[in-house]
Amino acid sequence: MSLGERDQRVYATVCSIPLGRVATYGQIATLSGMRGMARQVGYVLFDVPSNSTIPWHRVINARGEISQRSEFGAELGQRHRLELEGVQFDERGRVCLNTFGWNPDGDCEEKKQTDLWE
DNA sequence: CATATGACGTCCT
DNA sequence: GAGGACGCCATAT
Repeated sequence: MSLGERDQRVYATVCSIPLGRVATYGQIATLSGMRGMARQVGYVLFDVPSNSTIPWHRVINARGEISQRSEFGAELGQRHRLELEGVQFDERGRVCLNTFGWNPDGDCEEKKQTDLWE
């Protein structure tokens, strides 16, 4: 089984998400050179095994929620992984993208913002 | 080739 | 904010 170039790009982008940060599917799509194809990103991640070195758990949907999968309870595992990295969830089970969202360009500035805020 | 489906996103009520 | 319509496109049947 050979991996397509599209999958490689997505893997590379996902792997560049910093620890304790999350990115949306659309964001991954754009950064991988396939804007508007968020759905395809989800499809690619579907084939990634949960024990993979790829930080697939840092990818969530645009609403800051963990997308529901076919497998029951899989979302809980993803949430657990993120919490171990310091990502906080609100009472409704959502992540504040404004705080934990990954900004590839001005990640440092955004980090300063959160430091000042805390 | 026509349809259905899905780890999504945006826009409109 | 919730819910629905539509868009997008690779895969499966």
